[in-house]
Amino acid sequence: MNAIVGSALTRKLSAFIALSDRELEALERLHQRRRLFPAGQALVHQGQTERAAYFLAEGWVCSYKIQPDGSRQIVDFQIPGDFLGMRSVLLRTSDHSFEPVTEIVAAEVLMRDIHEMFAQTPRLGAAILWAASRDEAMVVEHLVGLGRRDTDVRMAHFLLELGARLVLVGLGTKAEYSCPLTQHHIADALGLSAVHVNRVLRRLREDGLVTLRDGKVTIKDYRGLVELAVFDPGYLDQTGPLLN
Amino acid sequence: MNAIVGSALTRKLSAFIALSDRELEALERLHQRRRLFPAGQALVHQGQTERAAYFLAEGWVCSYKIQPDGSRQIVDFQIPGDFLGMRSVLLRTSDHSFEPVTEIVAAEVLMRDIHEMFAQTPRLGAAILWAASRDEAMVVEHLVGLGRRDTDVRMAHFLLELGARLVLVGLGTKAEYSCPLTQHHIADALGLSAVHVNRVLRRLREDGLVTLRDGKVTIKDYRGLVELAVFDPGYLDQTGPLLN
DNA sequence: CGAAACGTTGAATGGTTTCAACAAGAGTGG
DNA sequence: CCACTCTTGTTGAAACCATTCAACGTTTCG
Repeated sequence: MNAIVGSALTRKLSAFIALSDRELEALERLHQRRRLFPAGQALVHQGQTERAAYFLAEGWVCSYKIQPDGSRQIVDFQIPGDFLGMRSVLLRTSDHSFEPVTEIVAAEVLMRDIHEMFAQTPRLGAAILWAASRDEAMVVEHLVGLGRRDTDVRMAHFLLELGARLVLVGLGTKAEYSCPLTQHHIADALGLSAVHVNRVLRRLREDGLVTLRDGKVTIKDYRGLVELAVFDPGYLDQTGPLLN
Repeated sequence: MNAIVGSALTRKLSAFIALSDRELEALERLHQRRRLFPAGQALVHQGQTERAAYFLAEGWVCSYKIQPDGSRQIVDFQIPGDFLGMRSVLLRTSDHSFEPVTEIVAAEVLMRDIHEMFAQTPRLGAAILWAASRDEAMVVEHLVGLGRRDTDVRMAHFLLELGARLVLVGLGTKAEYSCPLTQHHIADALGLSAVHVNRVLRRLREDGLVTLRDGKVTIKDYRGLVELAVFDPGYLDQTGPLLN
């Protein structure tokens, strides 16, 4: 059971270093204190001072900021194997909120656990640092998309990146993956209106590139979609120098 | 001379912890190996594998990504006291490029220097971690602006944030600061065309809020601008919990 | 002096939002 | 079980905002 819950993170890190038994054990230890959270109820509220960080074991989460006018900007989605609120451990207050998109299973992580891990299994610590660094690179990529990619390219890039991340943790293939996001979620992530997301998806569908229906993304023409998005997955599967 | 060059970073960190003589010395040591770079010539090229990080001592820099279609998205500006390319030390390749906006003075930082600092002056290491964390929060704020703020608000927010950062290192006041950015730089940062930046600036000027002329930003109505931007500087001057 | 970079303004074009209406499915309570 | 509501997805039309294209003024610099 533990092995199943930890598997997303294990699989992700295994793509970069071969994990020893000792490191696998340490990973499992990180997945103690698991909790179940219902969909839709915010995990950490913007401005909250309590320090909590989690590893996401199952389900999808989005991290977002609410604007004074009520509109929402989703900064990133978290899928199994990802961290939640790493920064709120460092800074006193969390600067954004987390909301489970689906029901989730998350394991609380304390400052102490992190210290322990770095002391006892430094290679594992380095691998996790690498993953955190990759997350930051994704935020930058997202920013670039919002500023300088037109909507079709933006959407194509988004769906491809999500797919690549899911493949990395064994939750999808190049051809399809299940995706619990509503068009409204996607709109809030891509900086569009929900109506326009619908139209963009229709265009991509009519061009035979990709469909999103009934919670499932089906990539009909991978090459074509990559070409449209000018998608370079380099920033997702780079080997970290710390691991040499 | 050393004291002058190091002063921006010193001033920034002093806002959060009282620096001991020993820590001040360590800071100066970090500013050895200073180099002068001319304006306009890229420091680190996208995709470059060489690892180099710098502390910016004088001048302005922008970090950006070039799109395949040639358009540019500026991710952030660096001002004296900021880091350059922290992530390219962690990841093997740099995922974006740096270009000096003005002539700059930057001090090369090696992995070894970082390790030494954490070992010998851990409080200083923590303070620098805090600053890095703040930079990340700014990137997120920037992302939110691109996705969900209309152009006037975006511009107002941008000018206020820049001002607040400059005040922190002693390079400006609430009323004015000098700013070497062209309207083209601002356009590439805010995801707009240079023409539209010009129009937005005209509107803000005509509303008596702020002017940008001859490399100088003059805030005529601070309260009004803050109100328009709904600017909350909280994410800029938070005390880090690591420092207690 | 000519070229190049920066700033400024107008007019036309086009992409996105907003408003509105409707369809389909899930969940709820009478 | 069936209205009822709520969420999600879908489409059309009008309004709006930002871009593009174009032209011109200014300053700087070789």
